[in-house]
Amino acid sequence: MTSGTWLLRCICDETRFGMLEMLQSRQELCVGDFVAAMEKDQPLISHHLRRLRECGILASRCEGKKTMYRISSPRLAELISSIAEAGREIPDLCGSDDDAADCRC
Amino acid sequence: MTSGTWLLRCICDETRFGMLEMLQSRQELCVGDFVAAMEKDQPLISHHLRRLRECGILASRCEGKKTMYRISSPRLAELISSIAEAGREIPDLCGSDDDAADCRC
DNA sequence: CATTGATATAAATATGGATTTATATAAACC
DNA sequence: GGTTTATATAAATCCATATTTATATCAATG
Repeated sequence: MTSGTWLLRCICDETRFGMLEMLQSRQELCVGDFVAAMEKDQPLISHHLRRLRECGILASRCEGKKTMYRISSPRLAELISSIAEAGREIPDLCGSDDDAADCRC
Repeated sequence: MTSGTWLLRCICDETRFGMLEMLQSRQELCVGDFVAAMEKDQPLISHHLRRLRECGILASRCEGKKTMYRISSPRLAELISSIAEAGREIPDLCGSDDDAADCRC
């Protein structure tokens, strides 16, 4: 039903995208790792992880009392890094705040 | 400030992504073209176009009483099509509704 | 110059979803 | 078994923004 943007809608959140970027360098991370690195509340992190897992973007496995999360497929990891790269290459599009708003022609 | 997700946040909307896909086949389109194709109200389309233009994703030019919109850079066009492609290649991640929600380990 | 067609803007409303706060579960360890 | 550690769940709140409704602008055209 929701054609092809579910992936984007799930990825476009600042916090979630940050978590995905963390998972590019370190293959697998537990909840506490995200909490520590991002300085956000644990329930919030768990909530975002759930969302990413329910979308199939992340996979998880239990290791003792910890839950380890990883990006579910290499294909997705590629896409994410190419998006991140594009975001870096294409500079200050939204950033300027002043000049873009006026002249519409 | 808002690190690198402004692009995604702007693209992840269903309607806007649809408009961008339209602009992949037809280089340049006017407001009326979008209104007709998407069957949405004209003010809504104009609003989304403004948002895309303010983000620098679209560029516009006036031609008589019409305003023509186009994707501002080939780099962006590439990114968008690669996202769309990935969305098609990676199947039913969010779609299944039933199996993904349970087992968290 | 009044009318029409094409688009933009503004205000009002609606809604999804992020964040917070509080609490539950579940494994390990004593 | 009770305590601690790690994570999940639920309810409440908050906020951005999509959508709607109504109106303004502005160029072409008669």
